[in-house]
Amino acid sequence: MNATGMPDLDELKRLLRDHVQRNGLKSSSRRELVLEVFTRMGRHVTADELLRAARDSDARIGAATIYRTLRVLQDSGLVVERHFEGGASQFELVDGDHHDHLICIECKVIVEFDDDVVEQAQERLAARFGFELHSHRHELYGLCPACQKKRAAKAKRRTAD
Amino acid sequence: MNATGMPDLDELKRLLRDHVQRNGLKSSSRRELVLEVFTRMGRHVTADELLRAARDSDARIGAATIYRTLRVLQDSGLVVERHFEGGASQFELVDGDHHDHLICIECKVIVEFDDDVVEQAQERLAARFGFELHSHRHELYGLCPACQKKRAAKAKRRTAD
DNA sequence: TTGGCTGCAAATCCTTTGCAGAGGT
DNA sequence: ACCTCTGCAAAGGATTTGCAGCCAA
Repeated sequence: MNATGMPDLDELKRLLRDHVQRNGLKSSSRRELVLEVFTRMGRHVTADELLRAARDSDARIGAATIYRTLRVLQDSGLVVERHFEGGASQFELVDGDHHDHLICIECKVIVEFDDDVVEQAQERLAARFGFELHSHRHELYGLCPACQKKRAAKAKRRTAD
Repeated sequence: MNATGMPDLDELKRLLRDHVQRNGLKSSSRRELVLEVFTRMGRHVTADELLRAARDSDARIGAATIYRTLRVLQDSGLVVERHFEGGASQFELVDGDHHDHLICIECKVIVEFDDDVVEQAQERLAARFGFELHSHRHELYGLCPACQKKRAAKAKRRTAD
């Protein structure tokens, strides 16, 4: 992750090439394009958003390529897929440390966070049930500060009537 | 929730009738059938599982009715929908206290758990970002004890060759 | 040259909707 | 009677797959 807060593109391309080579796959400019577009967009994107953005650079790229590329990127560990409530999957670049999500149910803004207490509790819980933990999802849904204010203002207006 | 560990059917039917009446809807035997089937099956079921089971009692019931009924049940607060990773939504009867999930990535068995430490951490995190918390998802994915053994046995067999 | 990659279109899977008739109040 | 509920079939959205040609190694 560089100073821009986004993972470094060249680094990502290198990791992708490594994975591709190690698994008897082949390099391709489309796959690197998807990676480029990914770094330009916000951290959470849907397959369709990637497709539209990728078409700005390569009008002939198809949805199938996006999905197939996303699978390769997931296999290589560069990307994770997330199903938030409702709608399509979101894909997210991985940058070493993972994070959980706090999502506004009104404006859909996503805040990432990380918490050691929860982390440890997860290990403890898995151990209690004899599970070998592989991954987890932890998402909190609520109203962000801005949307709370908006609601409060709206309620006030109603009262004033 | 009664001694069987399943919510009480009569109680559920009563709650459903209340909701239906309060909202100008109408009672129907199909909706109560879905509720019955729900209590007979494990806690987590897909729409398709409900459909097949319901057809044992009423061969003519259709998928649309299941989905429409599930929406009514959700509106009434009796059921919640969950999108675990991959595949179809699962629906779950609500019985007052909520719980989180530990899911085996191999055999898909689901263990429910409840943890105060995590619960408190969630409140704390939401507060830190000024969010007003409404709900959350917390799912741990891993290998259950049985599937760990199966994998170990398989690995051993390979080694023996 | 080989075998992976791609676009395109068709196919799937899950879920929702339109419509005409059945059923509850 | 009125308005909701239902089955059926068709529509929908997201994702996957089959296939024939393209491209990298």
